[in-house]
Amino acid sequence: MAQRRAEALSRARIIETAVELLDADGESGLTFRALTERLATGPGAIYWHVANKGELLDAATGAVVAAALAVERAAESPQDEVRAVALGLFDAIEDHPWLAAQLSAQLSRGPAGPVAPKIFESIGRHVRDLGVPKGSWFTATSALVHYVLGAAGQNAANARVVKAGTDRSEFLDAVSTAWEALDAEEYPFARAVAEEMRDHDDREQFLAGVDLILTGIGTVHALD
Amino acid sequence: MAQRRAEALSRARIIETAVELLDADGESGLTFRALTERLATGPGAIYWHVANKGELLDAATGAVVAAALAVERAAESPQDEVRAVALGLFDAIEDHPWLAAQLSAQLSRGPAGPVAPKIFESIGRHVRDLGVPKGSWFTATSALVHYVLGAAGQNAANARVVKAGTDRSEFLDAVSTAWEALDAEEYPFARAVAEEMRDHDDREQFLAGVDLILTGIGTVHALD
DNA sequence: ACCTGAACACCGTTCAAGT
DNA sequence: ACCTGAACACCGTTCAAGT
Repeated sequence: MAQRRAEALSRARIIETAVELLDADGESGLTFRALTERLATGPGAIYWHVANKGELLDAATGAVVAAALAVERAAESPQDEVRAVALGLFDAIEDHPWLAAQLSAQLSRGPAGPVAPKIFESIGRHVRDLGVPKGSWFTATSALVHYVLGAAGQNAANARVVKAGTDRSEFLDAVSTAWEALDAEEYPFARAVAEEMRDHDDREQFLAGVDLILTGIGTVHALD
Repeated sequence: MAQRRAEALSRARIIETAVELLDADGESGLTFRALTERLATGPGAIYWHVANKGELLDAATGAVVAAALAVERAAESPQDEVRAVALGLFDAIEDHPWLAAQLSAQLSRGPAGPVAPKIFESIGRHVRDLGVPKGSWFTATSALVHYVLGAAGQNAANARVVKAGTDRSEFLDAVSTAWEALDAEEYPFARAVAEEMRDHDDREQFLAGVDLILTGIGTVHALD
């Protein structure tokens, strides 16, 4: 399967290939062996452009996030802008299911990397436009960012399962049935929401959560 | 460093040792080599009790989460109960920084495992007591769960850095300075919140986010 | 039923050597 | 400056053999 080298090796081309491997086979699909084969080169050549695997993963994550955030969307209000950015990340995680774990790993390694400020910026500037007082910008934006990444990540599981061949409704049905089978004493709530899970719309549900937080922000700060 | 075997090998003892290794050296600290050395046994013995490394990680995660959720706390209202559960998970992630990535990995693999219903149950039953209409239980609970896990995970980064010897305020100072050094055109918001980040209290900030979502839930459903 | 431990396939990374 | 590719240390997992 080794291909002739089409272009000269470069950091950008390595990252691009890494994203392809991740999309195709998930995190375990990105190995230096697979990379050298696709790029028709040796490991040493890759190490010339990239410090190590961690840096490569960070770069792949950064590239995909940057592309997702760069998309312009029509929006009529700060609330709409937040929804648009949120959906952009939601879609990116749906297209690249490995992104969810990678993002939370990178964020939980600290806000030092380049991805954290990028995401905070693209959501936070609209929180600011909402009229939230400055002292609450960080809290309000964090709540939105954490929800968006968490919820989108959960959704990525569905995307992965569907990709693997199982039908979506079949999958939700299986999970729903599993929750209904839980102990009645210990899990009354999980059993009660199992039904709700069976035929919910992912996107709708996701946006409902965003709106819930936007409402909270609006109420606490009594906007307009 | 190999120790004499103190008790008979058992699944519980393997999981317990796995947690110790994870606490000491993070996810990369959990290897079958380290495990066999501590338990004074061979890999085959461990595979008799545990199917593979993934199952072991899931079990370690489940054990720590179960312990965290089992702690009883004084609470005077459903809101207070939610805050108590949230803080319990916050503390658990602070004590076991590897838990954050593990939890989001497990949740994003789908709500099939045992951890997802456990967390949903412990938060959701109080959402129900809040008076939220049944059709919104899942959305409201999801928003809380995703925020709690995401925010606590971000906080775990601090804990890890402090553990490594760096002073907390020194660390926040460094990140804050890094954000202030970002491009003024591209990152006006990140630069503006950098200051806020410098001397925020993690716990306070975390609970403010929980309250924001609780307010959103209360407003949307016009409770009491 | 439970454990031993050598062996296997695979991984990230290094480095002396080439151009 | 950029690339080659053999070699190294380490990993998860298997399995024939023991008790």
